[in-house]
Amino acid sequence: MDVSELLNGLNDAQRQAVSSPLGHLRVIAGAGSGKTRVLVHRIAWLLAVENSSPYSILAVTFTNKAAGEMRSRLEEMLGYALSGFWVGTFHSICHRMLRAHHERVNLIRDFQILDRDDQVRLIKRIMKAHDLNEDFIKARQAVNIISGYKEQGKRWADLDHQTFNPVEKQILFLYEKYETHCRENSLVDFTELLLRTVELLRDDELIRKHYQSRFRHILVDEFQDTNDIQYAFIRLLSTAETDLLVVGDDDQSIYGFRGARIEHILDLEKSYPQLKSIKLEQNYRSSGNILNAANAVIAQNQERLGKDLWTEAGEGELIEVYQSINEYDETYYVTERIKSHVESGGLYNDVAILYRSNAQSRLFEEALLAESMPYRIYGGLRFFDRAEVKDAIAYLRLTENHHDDVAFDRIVNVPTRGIGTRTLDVVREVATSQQLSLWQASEYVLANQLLPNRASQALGGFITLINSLFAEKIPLGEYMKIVLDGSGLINYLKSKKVEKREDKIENLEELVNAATQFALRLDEEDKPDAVSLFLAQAALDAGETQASEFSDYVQLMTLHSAKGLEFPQVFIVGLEEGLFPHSESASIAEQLAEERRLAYVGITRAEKKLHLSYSEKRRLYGETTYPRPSRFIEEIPHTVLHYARGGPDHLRRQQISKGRGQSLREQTEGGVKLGQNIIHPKYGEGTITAVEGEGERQRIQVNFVEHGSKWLILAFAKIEMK
DNA sequence: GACGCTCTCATTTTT
DNA sequence: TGAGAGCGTC
Repeated sequence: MDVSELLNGLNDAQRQAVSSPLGHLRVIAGAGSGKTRVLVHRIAWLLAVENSSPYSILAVTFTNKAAGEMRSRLEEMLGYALSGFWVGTFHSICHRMLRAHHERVNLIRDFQILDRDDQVRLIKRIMKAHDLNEDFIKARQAVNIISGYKEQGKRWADLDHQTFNPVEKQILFLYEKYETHCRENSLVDFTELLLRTVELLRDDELIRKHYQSRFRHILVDEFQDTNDIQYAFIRLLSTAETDLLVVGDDDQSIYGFRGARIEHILDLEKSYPQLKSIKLEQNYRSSGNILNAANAVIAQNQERLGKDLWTEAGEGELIEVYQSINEYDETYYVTERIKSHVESGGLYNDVAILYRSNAQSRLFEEALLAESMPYRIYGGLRFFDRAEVKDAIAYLRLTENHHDDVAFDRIVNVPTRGIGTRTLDVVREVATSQQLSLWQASEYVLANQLLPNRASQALGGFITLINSLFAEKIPLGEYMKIVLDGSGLINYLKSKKVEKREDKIENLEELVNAATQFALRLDEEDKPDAVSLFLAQAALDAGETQASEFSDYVQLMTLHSAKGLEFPQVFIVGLEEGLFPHSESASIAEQLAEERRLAYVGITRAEKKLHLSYSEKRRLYGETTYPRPSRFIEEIPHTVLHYARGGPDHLRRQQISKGRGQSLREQTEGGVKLGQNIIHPKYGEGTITAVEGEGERQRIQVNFVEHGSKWLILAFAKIEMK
């Protein structure tokens, strides 16, 4: 490959990063500054210029998507597929290491991975077995706290046990039971993958040295999101001789709540005194006004490495701000703007609606639906998280390992086969008292005839079923199909009036498909492990929520999930104190700083046009609130803003809302009637053809003489003057 | 085992 | 307000 090709088309800073001498390098990559490009070019540089072997390179990301993208962009650039090169998420890399050294860490080779849901179920079971209720602590909270300890590298034995606080006591108790259960059954949760690997590298000098000498080059993406245990992992793998490149943006650190520590990137030189640092500040995504807004907002934060984004593109359009009357009016504003965007030839696909919390999506969904605009909400359940898929996977798990209690618990009575709580209580009782797996306990219960006849039959039937599903040496796809047919899951769905049952059946068929595809992609040496590798992948990569990029729809998502994406038109909605910044975060300086970084992330998603909106009035948890506009709007220089409605001037705000609402309100006073004629300020004359909803949710369909049929939101008309 | 009632609770989430 | 969990009833 031609070396000049590696540097052509890069700016100075990017070029410096790509061609930097081997050593410890931190690249602070602002939003839209070509971060992935630098990573990919750097790896190509290592291969072509430094003559490094792919085998000596480790690239770590946070998501499977990012890992996949890195590999495919690299291979596209090189023109061939790389083997021996490790690129993956922290979790998948640790999984790989643990599998390779499973005996050393006391795991069976095909150890199972517990996801969040499995963990909660397990904790619930432990609580039940010990007659604990959720008064002190909810199972879900307990899981969070235990995971938090693990993220800090703290085992049960490392904790302070001198506590009289009943909540803490209970957590300690649960942690111990949970840890024991996982250890005895070779179960590993997400954090455990990291923790166990870190302990392995820490305690086993031989293995540590092996990886240290193998991975001469380590690259880490999104470094600002590393938590303590991930940081420890990188620290253990990299020595003074390692060529370490970390890429990240301290201003985009938005995952503090799940253990990410921004200090890892801020204070990296404390661990690596030779550290060099390069900033990428030229932005290739957004127009000048948008960058000005982003720079101004983030400048309010202390504790930054400090950078300012700039662009060679012009100022672009002003940022449009809309102060809505209420939350329905806000959706009206957004859909109207989208409508005109599309009418002037734009795509729905250009548009993203970003909000702070998921609950906000509902109203936008309703509005888009009413307007027949195509949309897609991100962040719903992923493929492998869907209940029916997890059920099917649980069959596979239990078939592979009869002592997988989590799987057993999940499907013993799915589809229903007459194994009720009473039967299970007996089984669990035996399992607890005799220290048996649920499977063994079932066998014991059956052998000793501890159950009434009918229950015995049902339980026996289940055991026989699972035994009969065990099949060796048939292709994974077919195996999956046998499991689905044999388990009766598909028939069960077909026979019932389950909601969205067509989708569910389709998902199960897709699962067979996924299994088949997975097996086809496996290397020859991995084929014997197809089932367990498939199970691992199902746990570690929950599958895309994203549909094909060829369809055209408005995209709705939280600000968090928008990170890394870009859109020509962005709406950030609900910019109100209490919502964004969220009330839970507003009073703690650190958390407020993180909210501000989130605003920065949101603003920098926009390429051409950014819309910001907030509402004068909003119903929240069943109560009417009159929030103040978000401080983040005030932090943006007024010169880049254009108020479509409202504004910093309160008087003006009132006048506009009065003027705008009155005509419709006057016309609809005393109730709305079908057939009634009205005059709309924008659409002119029309006749009401349908009325829907009540109060502020009331909507009318009007057939306009010149513009045809439209839905209007009547809340618009009901302005209460304060 | 399905249904309906009451109660509780309310960010952000990848692996 | 409204979603989801838990509980009691048929």
